[in-house]
Amino acid sequence: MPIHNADVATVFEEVADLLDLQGANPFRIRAYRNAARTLSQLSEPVAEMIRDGRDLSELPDIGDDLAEKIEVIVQTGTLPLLEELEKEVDPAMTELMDVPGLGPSRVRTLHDELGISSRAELTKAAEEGKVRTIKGFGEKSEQNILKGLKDIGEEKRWLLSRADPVVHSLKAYLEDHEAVEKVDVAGSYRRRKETVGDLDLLVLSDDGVAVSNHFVEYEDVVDVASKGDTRSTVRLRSDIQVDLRVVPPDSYGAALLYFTGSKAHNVALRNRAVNKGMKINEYGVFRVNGEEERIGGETEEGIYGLFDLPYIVPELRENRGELEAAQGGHLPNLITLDDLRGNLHAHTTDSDGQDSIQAMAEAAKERGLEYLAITDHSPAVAVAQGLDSDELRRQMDAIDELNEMMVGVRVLKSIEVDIMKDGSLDLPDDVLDELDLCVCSVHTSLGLSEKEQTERILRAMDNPNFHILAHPTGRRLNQRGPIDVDLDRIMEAAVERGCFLELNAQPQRLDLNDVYCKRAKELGLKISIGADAHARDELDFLKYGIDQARRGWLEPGDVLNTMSWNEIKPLIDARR
DNA sequence: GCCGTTTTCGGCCCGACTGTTTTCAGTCG
Repeated sequence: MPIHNADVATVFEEVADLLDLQGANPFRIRAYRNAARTLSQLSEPVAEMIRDGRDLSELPDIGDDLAEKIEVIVQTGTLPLLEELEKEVDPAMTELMDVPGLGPSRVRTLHDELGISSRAELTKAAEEGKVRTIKGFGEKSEQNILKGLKDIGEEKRWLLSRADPVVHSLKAYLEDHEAVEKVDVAGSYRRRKETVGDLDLLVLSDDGVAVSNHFVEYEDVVDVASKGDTRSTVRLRSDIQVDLRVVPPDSYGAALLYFTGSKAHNVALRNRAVNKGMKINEYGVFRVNGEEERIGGETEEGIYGLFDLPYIVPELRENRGELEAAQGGHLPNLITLDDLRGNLHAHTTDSDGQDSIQAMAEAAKERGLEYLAITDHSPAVAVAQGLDSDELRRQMDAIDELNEMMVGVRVLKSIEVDIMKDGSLDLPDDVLDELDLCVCSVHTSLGLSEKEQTERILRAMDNPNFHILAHPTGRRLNQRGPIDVDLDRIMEAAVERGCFLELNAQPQRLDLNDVYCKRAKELGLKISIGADAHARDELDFLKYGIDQARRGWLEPGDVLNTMSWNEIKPLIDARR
């Protein structure tokens, strides 16, 4: 079984958790966590790097020791150190560290004093009032633990699309206050991550007390977790946590940078500061020789400038090479929504969409798109009333008629054809041949082994009517994980055969993810950003696709549908 | 355990807030 980067990262995270519980050297623990992060964000598979004889210790935060441990994990699937640690520390205890308010120290105390090593045991002890008897814990801690235990079961990250309306109304409410000069939403929201865990609001104001008071009085606030002059935290009725920071003008840029993150980006930037005899925190940038001298902090641009770096957009701030790229002057010229010239994934009332072909085409035209592929389902998706050959041919005729009538947008004849379990396509080749292009996807047999799933898709790709692989991993955020598939093999095969992969822009899919988008770019594989719209307004999902594409370093030239149809058509025909 | 254009040893980001203290440890981001 191939070992993926994520598998190695998981082993290192488990090691770090167990070392944490042992009270080991915190820097050693951090080293394992840093390495896990490097691995989970690395776009190239380490197994492949090992096979190619590459030196893993050249990766950031990987030294000789961890490079060797990675090789062991790739070869054996496990690590002797982890097995040792699991004998010394009850691994069940790690689940206690996820309880808000509990870190390794307090978990250890709970274990040593009350013999607690699971959430169930902790719940029981807290309910019986035993936790408050331990030194360092009190009644309040006990209540918070019970609350944390309750919340943890319901913890979900929010889709970006669900956070958007919440952000807009809260922002408007804050901006309405006279002491507020400016409001920015920082954090993963600003980095346009596919999901956000909480919202980080930054307010420019000289009156922190007034702003904080106004903030906690917002009508949707149901719980005030903390409240101070510069920082407050609340929970909204919709169960999202909002952190507010009030910042004066001269440190606004520093605060925006700091609270936008990512943490990894900030740490990397800070290390650069230290090496240059400077210090950077949320208040500004300081020169530290003898006494501190403030040298910047008003704007993000100014701060990057102090490190001789150009401005780095929030979407890239993940410490995945953006600082090095900025330094070398080769930051990507990221794609924007305006670069898209068409959309190659849309449904109509002919299958499970809500609008007619014409309505969808007009909506595409209104959004400035030059072409729109109609990709209704094939028969295998019975619940969606997928089209059989005859129905598809009738739809093709309707599209021909529409194209004669409509000006300014071209409707393409297409299909979202199912990839069957055996790797065949769900419609015969003679009808697929008549289409402008085919979008292919997996909707069934999601539970196949990685080998079976990969070979199934590769077999489908052998068909010359296979052009775009839609939502390649099938994941649904907060609902189900990706199918087991060797995407690296799929992507390499797609490059060889002249196929493309989709970045499905539905907010709950956003599939491919950012890391694989970057991998595709490195392989020279073009991505189609597809709205997968089931209604007119869902063409606006494209903006979420663009967000994800930018996080994946994609430039206009990396994306198929920044090309005109006349440029794309020969690429499709070359397969046939 | 990683890292280095002042270092191969001795650093490792750091400040706000809470709860339990009575000057601070732990957690969080």
